[in-house]
Amino acid sequence: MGIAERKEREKEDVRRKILDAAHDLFETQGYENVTMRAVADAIEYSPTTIYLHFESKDALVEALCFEDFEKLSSAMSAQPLPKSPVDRMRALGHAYAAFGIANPNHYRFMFMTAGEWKKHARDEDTPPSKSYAVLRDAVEQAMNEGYFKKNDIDLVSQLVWAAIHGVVSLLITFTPDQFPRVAPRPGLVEASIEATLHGLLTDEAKG
Amino acid sequence: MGIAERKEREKEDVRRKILDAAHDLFETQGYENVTMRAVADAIEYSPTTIYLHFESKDALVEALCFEDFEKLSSAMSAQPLPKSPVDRMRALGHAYAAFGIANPNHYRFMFMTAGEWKKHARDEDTPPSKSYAVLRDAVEQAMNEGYFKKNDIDLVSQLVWAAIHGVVSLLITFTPDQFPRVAPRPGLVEASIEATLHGLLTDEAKG
DNA sequence: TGGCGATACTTAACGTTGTTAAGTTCAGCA
DNA sequence: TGCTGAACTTAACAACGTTAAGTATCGCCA
Repeated sequence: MGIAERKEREKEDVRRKILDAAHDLFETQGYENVTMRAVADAIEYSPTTIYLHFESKDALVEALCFEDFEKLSSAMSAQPLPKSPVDRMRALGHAYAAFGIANPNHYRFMFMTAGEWKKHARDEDTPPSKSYAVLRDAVEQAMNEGYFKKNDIDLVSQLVWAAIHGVVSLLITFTPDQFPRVAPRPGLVEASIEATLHGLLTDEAKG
Repeated sequence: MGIAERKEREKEDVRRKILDAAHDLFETQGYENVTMRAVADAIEYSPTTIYLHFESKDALVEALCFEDFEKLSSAMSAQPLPKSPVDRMRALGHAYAAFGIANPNHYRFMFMTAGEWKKHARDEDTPPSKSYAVLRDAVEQAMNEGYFKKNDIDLVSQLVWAAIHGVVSLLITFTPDQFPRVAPRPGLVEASIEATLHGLLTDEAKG
């Protein structure tokens, strides 16, 4: 049955084309400026064709988003892992921030919009959950090895996440020429990571 | 010339009606679900009338947004100011978080969307700049009185802002049923404030 | 008092959006 | 050879922000 498989493959190709085109447009134009027609134009199909592969614009964006979460997970995992849990947290923070700053439009959609897709993201093996797990594991390790004060692991994970997310989201929302009164300070990412860690570290770990 | 003044007043009344209706719709429906036609319906005028008072939907939202920044400034200033700069920072953080959680849809627009209006927000006496100034002043005081380690005032202000903003924005973006893997932890706001402060405090201040 | 001009407001429309109903074309099986 | 079903398009829908063109009404000046 080579025919069915070829058809399957062709269908998958179109799907990929859609996703790739949407990804690029998304990145360059921003979410709310990308239209189904623009995506269709980019792949040289009619707009209707997209609906043969995705239920709706939201569904398309959800798929795109899940792929981004996978990239985020890789970005946070791929680096040579520092031995010290604290250095590992540091590296995680930097990787996360770099990802957000490099892909502001995707970041915006992943973390800064309501979106129906988040209801599907709860399950344990969805890409968003896996991304969270990377952070959580690092926190757990730091806590187990006595570097962080004992506390609810999820509370601390969310605390760390919130801190770095706050920096990234401000940076990509307020560009230097529009920040209220003063431009974002350089070194904000590093300073935030250090401040957060120092707030969480045990006294012994600070040394 | 009482007539001209009455007309002025009437015009202002309609403007207020538009703003109030938009504010309410905004709050209950969320930004992207509020249409000019819906606002027009709510005030029982035709959609076109809104354009006699506001150049565009963006301009209307900008006006709304500036009013919200004023409310935020009041919320952060109005409380009985604690003497200790550290307690003052704490109070500021709580007021800020409470505002965001109580008005998620406005918060979203104020701090989490791109929006043309931010370009007009740079000047020193715009409401957004004033809100930032409230925070900055508190940081400056804490630093002057030796509670915070000496550092760039704006860097520290933005650090603090980012930390609490991160918490608020995650809380209003990910509701309990859709948070990746685990629901937001209660006490996250408090924990974040404390962690941030402990990261910034001088050793003497912690003592 | 009656007509004039400006102001407030509406109706109807334009172009764009996401989405869908109704074809059309064509490859692969009988 | 003719048929089925999948892939794809054309044309349209309703809703959106916005605007051009028109109407009514109020206050002024003769």
